[in-house]
Amino acid sequence: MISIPLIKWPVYKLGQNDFIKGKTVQYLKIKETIVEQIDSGLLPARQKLPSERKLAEAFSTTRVTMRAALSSLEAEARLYREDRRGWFVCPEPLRYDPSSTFNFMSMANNQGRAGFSKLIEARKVLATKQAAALLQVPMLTDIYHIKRVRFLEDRPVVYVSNFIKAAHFPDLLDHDFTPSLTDVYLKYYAVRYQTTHYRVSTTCLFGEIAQVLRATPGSPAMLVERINYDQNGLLIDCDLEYWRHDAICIESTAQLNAESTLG
Amino acid sequence: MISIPLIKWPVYKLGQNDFIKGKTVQYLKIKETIVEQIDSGLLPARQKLPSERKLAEAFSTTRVTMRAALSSLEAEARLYREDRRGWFVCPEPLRYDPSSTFNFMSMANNQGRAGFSKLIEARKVLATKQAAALLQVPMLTDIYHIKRVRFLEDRPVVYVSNFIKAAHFPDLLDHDFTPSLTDVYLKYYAVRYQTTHYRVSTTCLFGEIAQVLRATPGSPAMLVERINYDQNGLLIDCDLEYWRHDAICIESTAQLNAESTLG
DNA sequence: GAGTGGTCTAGACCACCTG
DNA sequence: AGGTGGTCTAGACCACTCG
Repeated sequence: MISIPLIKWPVYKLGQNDFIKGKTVQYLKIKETIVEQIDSGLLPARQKLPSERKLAEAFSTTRVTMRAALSSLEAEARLYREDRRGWFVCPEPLRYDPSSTFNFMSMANNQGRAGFSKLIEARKVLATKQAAALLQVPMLTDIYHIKRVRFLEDRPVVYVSNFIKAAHFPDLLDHDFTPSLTDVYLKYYAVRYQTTHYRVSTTCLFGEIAQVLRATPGSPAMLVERINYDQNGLLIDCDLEYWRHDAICIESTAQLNAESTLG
Repeated sequence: MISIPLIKWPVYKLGQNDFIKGKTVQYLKIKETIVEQIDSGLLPARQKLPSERKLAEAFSTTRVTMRAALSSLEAEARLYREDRRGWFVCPEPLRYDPSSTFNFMSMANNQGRAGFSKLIEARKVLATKQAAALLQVPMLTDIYHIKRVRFLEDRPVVYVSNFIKAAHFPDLLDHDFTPSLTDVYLKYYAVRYQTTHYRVSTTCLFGEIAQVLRATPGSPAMLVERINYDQNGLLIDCDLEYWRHDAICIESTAQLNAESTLG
């Protein structure tokens, strides 16, 4: 595990009293200063910043303006928040290729990161309308619903919700699927992912998801939805992944379909 | 062109004075109400909302809290802003498949949308460090730099910056590449995209990009970076696309690479 | 020129986290 | 128990947009 180094946050010195004359926007000035500190290495990844009140004082401003600067840096994926715990410096994002079989732990390892998963809940349930639509089954069909959180260096970065056709995987819940569903599919059911249909969009976090990710409700997030097919072209499961938006970037290579040019 | 319907914004009626007792969070209550109005169809896509002051009064709150609610709806891609012009209801996002040849106009048309492009600037320049790295050429190599904005129904949704190896395309700038670069590549140079390497991440908009997109500086955005290769496997160009985050979702199908499972 | 959005001030209360 | 972040109030000025 990598622990957070306890480096002293330097005192702020704005060259002048940056009163808003003309177009100087205060919170942008503040952002610049913080970014400089990060880029210069004074503020290492995962470093906690001082309290908002102290920061506001150091920058000779109010908490509201200070928070505007911090929130903007959050949107830019330079800082992240832990709900009611404070502000931290973002580490590098994980590169996530949707066209490779999803195995969080090895993906993290390959990039020199420490990753692990935690089970929130796994149950056999009857398909709700939404789940039924995703899996293309009638409502009230037996399905598994698995919820997990995945961590990078002790930080929860993604909430994963899986819906799985129960008929394809009898007694699935008896196995240890927490680190990797695909490994269990392959080992016990001789099923492997072959094709995936995915969608990436931006959203924000609320409720249970925000809680589990220790995110302030309303934090920006990236939603990755996937529908997966096995080697026989059968739809086997789907998953909804809510990523802290600073923790991920999607990266892939595609062969282009010539037909789609016309129109 | 689709024009914005001038529907009267309904008067707000919160069931009770929603004073903050216990855990009732005011701005969430406001969000709910607005979302209901959108989902019920009372507020059609592209509808302009009343001024922040009027909204704040209607909800019996201050502008600061009102803006918290509006900003959160912006993060959720339910509302968007035009800088200093006000708040509007988001239309459906465009579905964008990076594995199909990028041709904005036809993509829009296929989805029943009206799209067009506008040239900002096109010049032959010497590669900067960043551009040289992207194109894998020495610094100061001749390249084209093209900047465009693309619109959906009169709304600017994406700022596209292209870097192109000049050696591959003599006199490229003499052609009309504004609607589609790929069409010009194919028609005049017999070059077609074959492979693309792409990355998707979230960021926010500032400076020229925000201006061109009529976005408030700091608005959330999706950044799509692509490096494109022709039918001979040669790197020919790259592009940086800054999307208003509510205007797009990435959607694609991928065949999975089995090797990437191990680890 | 009126009104709007963008920005900012100077306070406040509360629930929650941490020591 | 003290301090923190999350939320909120009630004002303010400015540059810009729009009619």
